[in-house]
Amino acid sequence: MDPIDPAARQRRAGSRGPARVASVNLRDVAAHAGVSPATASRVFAGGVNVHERTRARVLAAAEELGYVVNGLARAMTGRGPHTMAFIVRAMIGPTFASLAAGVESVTSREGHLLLMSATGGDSEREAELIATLRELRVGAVLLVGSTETDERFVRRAAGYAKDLADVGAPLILCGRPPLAGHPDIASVDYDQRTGMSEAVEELIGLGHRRIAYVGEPRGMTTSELRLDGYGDALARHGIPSDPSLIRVSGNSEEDGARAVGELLASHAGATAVVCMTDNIAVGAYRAARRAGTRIPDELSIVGFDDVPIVSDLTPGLTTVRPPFFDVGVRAAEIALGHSPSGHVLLEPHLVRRGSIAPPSP
Amino acid sequence: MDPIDPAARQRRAGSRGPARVASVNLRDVAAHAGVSPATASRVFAGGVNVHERTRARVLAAAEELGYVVNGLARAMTGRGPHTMAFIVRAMIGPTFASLAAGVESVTSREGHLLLMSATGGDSEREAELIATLRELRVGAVLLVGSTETDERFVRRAAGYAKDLADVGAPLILCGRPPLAGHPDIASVDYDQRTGMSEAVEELIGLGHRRIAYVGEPRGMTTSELRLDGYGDALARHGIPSDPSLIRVSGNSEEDGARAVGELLASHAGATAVVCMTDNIAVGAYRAARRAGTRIPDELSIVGFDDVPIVSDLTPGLTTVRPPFFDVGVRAAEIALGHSPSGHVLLEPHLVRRGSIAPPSP
DNA sequence: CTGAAAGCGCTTACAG
DNA sequence: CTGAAAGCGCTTACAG
Repeated sequence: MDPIDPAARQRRAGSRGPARVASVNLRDVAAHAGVSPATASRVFAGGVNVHERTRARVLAAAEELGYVVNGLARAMTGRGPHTMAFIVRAMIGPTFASLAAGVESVTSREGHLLLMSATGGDSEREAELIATLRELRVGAVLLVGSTETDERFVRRAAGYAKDLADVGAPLILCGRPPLAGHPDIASVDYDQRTGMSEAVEELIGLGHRRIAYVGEPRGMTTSELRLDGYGDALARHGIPSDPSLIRVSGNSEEDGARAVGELLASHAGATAVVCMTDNIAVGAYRAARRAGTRIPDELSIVGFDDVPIVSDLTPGLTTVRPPFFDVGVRAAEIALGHSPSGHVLLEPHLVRRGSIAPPSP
Repeated sequence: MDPIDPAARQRRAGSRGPARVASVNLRDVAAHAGVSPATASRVFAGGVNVHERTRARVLAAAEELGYVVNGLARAMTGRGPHTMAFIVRAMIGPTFASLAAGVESVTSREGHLLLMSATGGDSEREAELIATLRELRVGAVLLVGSTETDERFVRRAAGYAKDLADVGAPLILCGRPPLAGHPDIASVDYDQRTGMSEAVEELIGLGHRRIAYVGEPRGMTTSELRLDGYGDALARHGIPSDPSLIRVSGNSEEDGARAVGELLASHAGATAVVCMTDNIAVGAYRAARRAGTRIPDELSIVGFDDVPIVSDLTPGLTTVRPPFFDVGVRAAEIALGHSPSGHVLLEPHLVRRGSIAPPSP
């Protein structure tokens, strides 16, 4: 193609890569306005040091030719909006939505763009994503949600942080604690462990001693912290931990229903069940309903997350409400350099509803 | 600054615009490997037509210098990943999350990036966003969710479509019907009107004649389509529409509770209430509980959206389940040119649960 | 398979 | 206030 011929430049690019249609460029506009490209550039860049009449001529030329600044070229020289990336395992549920909304509220206020992707738990895809973001000179990366607790993940994440630092982008962990051995990597979390232990203390305060726990297996930050919080409360009150009261479950409602159903059938004598998530707690309601067990008279139930509508279950679910939106806000502020980097730990909040009561005698 | 001095290039850019740290460029790598920039470029671009030994040398040099391809520069020449933008009013609820997940499942599979933003219903912000996306040469824009039904919005959206077309990017409307008078603008929607009318028919089939409707006021596509669906069903069965049975409400649970509370207090004789959304339906449960009205014996309730957990209300909520995830998938496929542009209308699906029953005699 | 050269589109000291 | 020139970093015919 002849790159000088405007008609030739009009043609669309092939099917790969961004389309290239708006082919009128700064030089065209400058020529049409009878000024140099430098002057035209000044008009679009900031508008300083340009005579008002010149500026009007350039703007008119741009309008007439349908000129659209090429932000890619501009970004190359270090101008234009920052981009922040939000990486999550799966775009699921209110956790994702609230956290994303919190982040977005900051980026949009500052005129920046937000890139979102889900890894599906695939670490190869995760690594590719980080590589792409590096190449695109992303401004910051938020790695969101619970992650594996093993050494492999720590090494991987530390690698991401280093690679991103090479292009000047900070990595911020959200909704999970600081990375062991890497205090330099920022994190914004809510105190899941204390949140859970306070919920359990509430049950203990009501007189419960046979308190069951249903949740996902160890191996992820969230499952460990919440389970540990449960253990903390028992230990603090000298209540021995009874393995027959701890049930492993998936995080779906039906998984929860199955686990709690088995718990009830086992006659382990649980008077209360603490669920790692509201999802599982909803499953507990189902199991209780199926078994003819009354809530809260025969079984108290506690959840975690305060997802919408659990307040309208019968009875309303007592649960721990994490400040997801605020986690997003704080993380975004650190990412943009508005808050100092470091480790933020926000407080969750116990919401008391009808699903708990003293154990029946 | 002396652009030749590597130390000078090392320095970070100012606080505005993307950081510029990874200052080793293709030329540096080429020099270090003893080849021309052209050859080095070939190695990173596709790897074709490069001798295996040369290629290894270049890769080694890149590794050693910590080189990261500048995707911005590459994008300028039409290479690199596409970016798709997802614009929504607010990042709220499962609707947003499911639709986003559907879109993301496609973009990530194809190696593209997804940009998300919320307008907060502010049309100025919306316009700015489109302008920024144009400059960044976005590959496609998805405008998601219900919108105003007035002529002003039609003009605005048509303007966006035209502006985006100038840079080769299609605009796709998601979760709302085609834009009146602009059949060329693609849309992916689910049949809200029929979905609602089928739900009402279900109640009519059970013997209800005094069927109330609670929902947001006209003026938005979703509120109109759902209300029209309600009207369709009544009309089809010769049931006169009674204004005293139609209540305007906000979309929060508490708004719904208030509206349904007033309805019950008005003694308009409703035996069933159809809610524009599950949110409102949950409010209806609250109102019924407060008024001592039994569901479904004294009042049947129907919702729309099938958000999580409504199946676990007591009784489970009968509602219409829209295919949000699939709307996202189809829209993304059209955006990428994998599906022909046009108007897609998916079928929602009535989920029958315990909240409806024949009217008590 | 490889290199020199021109190009993508914009920006920015520098010198008026 | 304005322009010529060099630069950002990468790519791609063209000619070996």
